[in-house]
Amino acid sequence: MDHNKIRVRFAPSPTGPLHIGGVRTALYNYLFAKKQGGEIILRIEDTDQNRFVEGAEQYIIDAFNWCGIKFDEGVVEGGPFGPYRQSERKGIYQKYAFDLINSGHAYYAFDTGKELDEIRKSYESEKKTFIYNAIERKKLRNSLTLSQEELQSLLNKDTPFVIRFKMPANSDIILNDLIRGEIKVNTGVLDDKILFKSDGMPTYHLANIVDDHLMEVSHVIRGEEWLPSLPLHKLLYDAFDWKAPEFAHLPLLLKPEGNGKLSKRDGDRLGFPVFPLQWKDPKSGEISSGYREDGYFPDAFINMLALLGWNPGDEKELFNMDELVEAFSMERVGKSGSKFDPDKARWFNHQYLITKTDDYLAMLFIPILKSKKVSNTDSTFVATVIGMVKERANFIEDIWDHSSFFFVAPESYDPKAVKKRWKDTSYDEMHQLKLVLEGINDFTSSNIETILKTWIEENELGTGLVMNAFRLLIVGALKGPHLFDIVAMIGKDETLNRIDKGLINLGRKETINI
RNA sequence: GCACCGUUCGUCUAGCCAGGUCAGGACGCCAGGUUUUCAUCCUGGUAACACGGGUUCAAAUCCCGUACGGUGUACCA
Repeated sequence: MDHNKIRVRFAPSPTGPLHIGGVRTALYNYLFAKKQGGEIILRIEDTDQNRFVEGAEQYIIDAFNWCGIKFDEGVVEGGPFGPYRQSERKGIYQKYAFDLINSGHAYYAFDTGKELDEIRKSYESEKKTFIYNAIERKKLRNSLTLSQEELQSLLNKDTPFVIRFKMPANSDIILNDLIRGEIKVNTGVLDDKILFKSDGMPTYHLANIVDDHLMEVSHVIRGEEWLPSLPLHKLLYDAFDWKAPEFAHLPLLLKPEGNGKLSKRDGDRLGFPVFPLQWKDPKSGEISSGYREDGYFPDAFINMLALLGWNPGDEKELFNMDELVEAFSMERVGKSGSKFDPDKARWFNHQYLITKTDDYLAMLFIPILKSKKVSNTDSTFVATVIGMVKERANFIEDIWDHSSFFFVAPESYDPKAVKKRWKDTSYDEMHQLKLVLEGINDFTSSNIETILKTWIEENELGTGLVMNAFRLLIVGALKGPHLFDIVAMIGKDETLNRIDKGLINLGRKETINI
């Protein structure tokens, strides 16, 4: 094995859907590894049986498939360091916990959760904080205070126990973080963390260190919420006499209100999705929206996420995955948490939408047309329409609002537009315009334009008046692309029909107003 | 409470490490232009170094303090 190889991991616990902060952490891991020709592992940290959520692991896998983050090893791909699910590695951890006891770095503790709760409460009532540390451990029931015989007897009777780390009483330790630099902490403020639970499972701290070591992880890139645990983790590597990996603690994604980190529980209440994919809670049945279902392109989503906390140092903002890999560096990851900006997310999606081919967009749009019961879903026709309107859309769904009149005649006429543009003379002018249109055989945009403009000039009609009234009949509102392009697309018969229909609906202005 | 981390336009950020720039860009917003319409697009504008002290000829940049925010402080991860 090449010990200089870059190996990173993303290690979520399957307690629900992954939120965008988690996706970003995985993304930075991926970019960091790929930039340096390294590998990325997906490891599932399911040591807490109580918090297991049905479907969460599959959700995580689906989410990464959708957004294009590919793992080299993990629960799906397998690999030489498996299994990659901690519940399946259960047998591994116990040995290491006992090694720590034997080397004097850990000890048995027999205090029950209930006992500890009571101690905490009584301390609290005296306005003191209880921490299970070098001082307090001397007063409690553990292998440090018990005699050899008492200890043996408790163990023989299968008394439940946990294994705690024996935190040094008072020593300064220097830690290094790739993003934050040097951090100094005194162990006196730290507690004797539980490494191994009474249910026979390791806690995060133990499992994490053991697995990262066994899987030859070179860089641990994780959220800032882990920074306070870094001293413990460093001490654990030292206790095992293992070489510790490099650490990088990423700034958190914050709630837009500016208090607290983004969490799974934020669901839909923020006004934008916090999950990559839609999620249905298996217990409550509650549905939370996802970026995929909201119409975001995966590459836009990734681009947007990458720029939230990292920047290339120049003014380039649009990156595909390959470009991100090429440009990424940990030095350019920021230190402070960032709030998500839904407007900017929409802008990113717009940028990606306009670069997609018309044919590709048509493929995505046709199902929407079918759901609207549109009869003409010919892909060439749809693609042409999309080419005319995509500049104005942020999402595929938006295209309908910008193009419905290519597919169906207006059901109603925008009242404001009617009031403003349907003048006294409009009825007669449109009636005459229809007669002119009827005479055109070469019904192409440019030909219609030439003929109508000539007709307008010869009859000394106002271009604006005629065109706006005409647009009203065809589109139903004062919006949309070049009008001659629209009528050429919908064809002569449909155009004439819409004029007839409009003349009936709108009538002469006098008859409306009086 | 204690520990650690952080703080540049409303938001994402450049600049800080190696002090000297009208503190730059993007989103948003506003105005003008283009368009027979709407949108796009183009041009312009708006708006920030948390505060106080120190070092220095010179501080967003280095040092100290304060405030504010965040994370952690579970037999959760």
